[in-house]
Amino acid sequence: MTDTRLERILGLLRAEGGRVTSARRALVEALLAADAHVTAEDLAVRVQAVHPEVHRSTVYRTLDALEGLGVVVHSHLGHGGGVYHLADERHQHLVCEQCGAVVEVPDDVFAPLARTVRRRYRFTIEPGHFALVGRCAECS
Amino acid sequence: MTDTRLERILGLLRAEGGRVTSARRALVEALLAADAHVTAEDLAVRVQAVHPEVHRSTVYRTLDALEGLGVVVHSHLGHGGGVYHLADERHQHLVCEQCGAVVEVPDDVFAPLARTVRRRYRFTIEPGHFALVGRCAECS
DNA sequence: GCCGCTCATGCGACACTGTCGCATCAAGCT
DNA sequence: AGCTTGATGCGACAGTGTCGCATGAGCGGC
Repeated sequence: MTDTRLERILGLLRAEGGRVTSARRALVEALLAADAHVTAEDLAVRVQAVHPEVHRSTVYRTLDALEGLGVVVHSHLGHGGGVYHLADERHQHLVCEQCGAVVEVPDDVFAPLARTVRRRYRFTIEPGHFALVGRCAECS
Repeated sequence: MTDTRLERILGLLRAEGGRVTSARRALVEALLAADAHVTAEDLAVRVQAVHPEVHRSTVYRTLDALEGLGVVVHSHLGHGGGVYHLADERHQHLVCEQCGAVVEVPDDVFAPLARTVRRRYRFTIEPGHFALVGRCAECS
């Protein structure tokens, strides 16, 4: 199950003229194993648990490559540090500025806003990159 | 005009037990003179043009103080670097991921979204901190 | 199964943004 | 004018991400 996802992603890399190395395989495995919202440094640690020789910069470069393929997406939940997740789990983020809780919200909640903005400003929102800040149920 | 705004802000600082120094005065002047969306480093340069001895860290600390007073607000338009603007020019930002153009949008465009999110997720959006990414009219 | 081309890697150095501790200074109250 | 206390300048540091370079390894072709 996860294996086929793994192979599909690695196949995508190969199909684009990229190469599948042990570092990349380990990184994708870490991505699949992790729940959403892992930082690059986080992933580096997980990968290094298995392959200690893998360098930070390799993680960043591989994540870039995967993002170029549309396999992963990164977003910013707060100050400093982006977080990565697989692109097929696309969603928006609400972050509580008080307790830091992250609420995931399906894209379609933003559809009306997207329509309004497109109509009024001829601007096409590509949501998901930045979180919306606010207060969660407990903190407000 | 701008002078009264300057004095009002400096007065606020004093009223909260803060002190009005030449560095602070210069920083607020720079803020008032600048059009919106200046970075901290940007402000540092502008201030140092008049008072070269003012240190980077003073700029950050003063901006923090002003933000605590509700005088300024900072937001993130993209990767790296926040931008500051006066709080009375509150608005949302749409940033074109292609050309970097920034479109300012009044808060009330977000009101329906805020209602939906509050109703469905009991989450109160405090918008403005992060920009919405997308494509502007020219680039789409 | 080997070769060679080219991409990926490890490494260190660097850039950028922001924070902190500390000794010193000066704003503003009295 | 003096004193208290907040602000400053300075340098060091942390976190995040990028880059150049020499080396190593994947994979397509034979």
